[in-house]
Amino acid sequence: MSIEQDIKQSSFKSAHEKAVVNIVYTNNWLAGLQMEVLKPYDLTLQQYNVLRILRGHYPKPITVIGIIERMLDKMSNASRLVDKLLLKDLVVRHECPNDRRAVDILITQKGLDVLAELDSMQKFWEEKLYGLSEAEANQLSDLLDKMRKTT
Amino acid sequence: MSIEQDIKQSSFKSAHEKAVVNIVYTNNWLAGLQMEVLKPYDLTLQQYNVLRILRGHYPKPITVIGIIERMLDKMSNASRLVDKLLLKDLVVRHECPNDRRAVDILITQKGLDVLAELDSMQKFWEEKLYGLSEAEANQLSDLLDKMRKTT
DNA sequence: TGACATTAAATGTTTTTACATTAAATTTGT
DNA sequence: ACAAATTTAATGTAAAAACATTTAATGTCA
Repeated sequence: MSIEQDIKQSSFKSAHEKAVVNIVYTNNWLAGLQMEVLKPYDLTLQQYNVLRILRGHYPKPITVIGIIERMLDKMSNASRLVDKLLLKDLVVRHECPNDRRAVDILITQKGLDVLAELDSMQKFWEEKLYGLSEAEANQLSDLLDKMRKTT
Repeated sequence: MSIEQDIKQSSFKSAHEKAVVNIVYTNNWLAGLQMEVLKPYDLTLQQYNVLRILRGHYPKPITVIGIIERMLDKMSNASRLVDKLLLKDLVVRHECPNDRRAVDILITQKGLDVLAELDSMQKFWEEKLYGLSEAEANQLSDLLDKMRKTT
């Protein structure tokens, strides 16, 4: 559905305002699709993202700080997200040998298996559902990058 | 900062995946900017959005359902958002004359004043901070629209 | 070395979200 | 008209987010 229809607003003050609203709207749309896929696995979006970060480093572990640095939302509580993943046996945690303050987190085989299952569904809505060509997807990324350039 | 730098990931599996991550990232970036502006006014993003919806209908009131229909995030609890705005005297609430189930919500002069103040700051980061031309902003909206077209 | 600052992670607390349920008013169908 | 279904809003609730504080380990440097 178009934004205008969905939020019952027919005009925006500027192209920029419309783009901003469209980004927020599209983000919500994307989150909805992803959560639908994740729900049966009892994973939240944030937990899923942490899992993917851990897989990105497998078989090397990564500290909580390392996770935060790679998270899109830096404000969320990585410690507690890891707690939740621990309860599901998707990660293991042990003291970092060279810095006893830090904690090494490693994704388990079970975690990798869950992600592997999710990959196929992820692919489904990332490739099939999209009306964008690859070139257009790149163009979209470039525009977003440019939007964030403040100087 | 570029996404790659900020989340310390140098490659994406596909242009689509990168675009998705970029949307989420940009959305967080936008929310951060907005919240910075809203914080001194003790308003959350959602409350701010509800206020703007109410202004959009001023001087006509609008019901809670009407608010929900116009919100980007349909899942959030409009009743409680209105409660919060009531506490700050930014809106008033009274029974809808032609349907006693419904409740008419109207933005107050104080609410309008707050929004007017926020408008100028909003404008600041919507126009000055952006590296995008108007044409590019439109192009961005079009690409997002196209991305959401599933059929 | 030893005081002080910094870093890493966990924990506490309040607010917000997501979702279900409830309660009252209205609409529908017979 | 009246029972059943639907709509509207509020409320209950468990979980999560936002943000500050705490605890322990490490780093800095006079």
